[in-house]
Amino acid sequence: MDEQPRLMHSHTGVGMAGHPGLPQHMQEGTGGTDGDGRKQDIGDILQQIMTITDQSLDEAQARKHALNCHRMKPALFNVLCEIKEKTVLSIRGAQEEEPPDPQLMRLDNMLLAEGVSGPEKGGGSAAAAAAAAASGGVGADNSAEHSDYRAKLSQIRQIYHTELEKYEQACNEFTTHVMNLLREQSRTRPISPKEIERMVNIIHRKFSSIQMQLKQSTCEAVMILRSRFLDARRKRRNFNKQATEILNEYFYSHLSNPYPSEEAKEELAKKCAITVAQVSNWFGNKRIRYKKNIGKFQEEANMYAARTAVNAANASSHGSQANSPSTPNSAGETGSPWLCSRGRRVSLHDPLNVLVK
DNA sequence: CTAGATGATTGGAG
DNA sequence: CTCCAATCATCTAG
Repeated sequence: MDEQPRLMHSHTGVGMAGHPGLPQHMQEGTGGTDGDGRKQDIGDILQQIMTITDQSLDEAQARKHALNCHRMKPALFNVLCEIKEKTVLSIRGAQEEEPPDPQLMRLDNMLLAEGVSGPEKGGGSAAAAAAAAASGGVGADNSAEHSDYRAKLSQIRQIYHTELEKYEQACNEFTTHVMNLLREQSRTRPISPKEIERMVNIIHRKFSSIQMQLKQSTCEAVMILRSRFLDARRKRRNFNKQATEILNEYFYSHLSNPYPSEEAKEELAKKCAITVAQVSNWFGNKRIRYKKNIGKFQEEANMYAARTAVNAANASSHGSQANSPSTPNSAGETGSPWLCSRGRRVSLHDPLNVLVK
């Protein structure tokens, strides 16, 4: 690969530092030549250097070679070294290290916490588990979403790592390229290791700013995924039919006091494959909605009452239909102390009374 | 698309 | 803490 003259030119402007390692010997011209001839030579060389960027690559290459072999080259090189020596002080201290970017650290921490940049497998599932726990103790019933979350997260992680690797590789390639370039240039101009180091730093800074963008967008993606997963309301699923039946069965067979104990709730939760909290929610909703509109639930009440009656009848072997609750209200005939609103007791015997509210 | 159903959340009362 | 009541946000049958 050949260096581009243009690039070399700009580097000459950017980086300047002392150059102890380069040959300092000076041939002091060619001995006895007159001053005019030397001036002429120097003028030629400078002219060639100034115009080298305007030439084609091949031309420039040839010209460069010619310059390298020029008898005045060592002298010119020495002059450059001197100039550099003088200017280096003013440049030093202009840069030097900057503190680690707090935002970058924040992003890194977050990616680590989310299991994106951490260890391969454990991190992801840990984060998913944490998310699941935060969403309010999830049962086995949404394990599908669980794995969905995990799959998406690992997808993000994979993209992240691929991109990161790509950037790193590009960065290394570019750094090598620039190093070669500088090494090549060091034949014609003084370049110190410090200068090279600074160049490398600049490159790394540029690339790490690109990496930061990658990290930022990865964080965003994770946040979106997470919030979707965590917001249970957003992904509300109706309970399956069987679960609803079990809950309704309990509700209507305990219509006079539809407040399952903690143990009962746990039992129901287990049977329905939902959480205790969901059972509580369900009963809370059911009670209030039943109370609000008993008429609407009458049919349902009768159905479940009949079913439990049949079950009871089957269990007791005698098919006595005497107490089959085929008429409305029969389920709540004992009166319902829970159906009292604002301290006022309401009798269930006349459901319409309740509807006044 | 819409109305009603339904699970979850919130704020207040006890 | 539990429960109620209102409300939100989504699901679903039509």
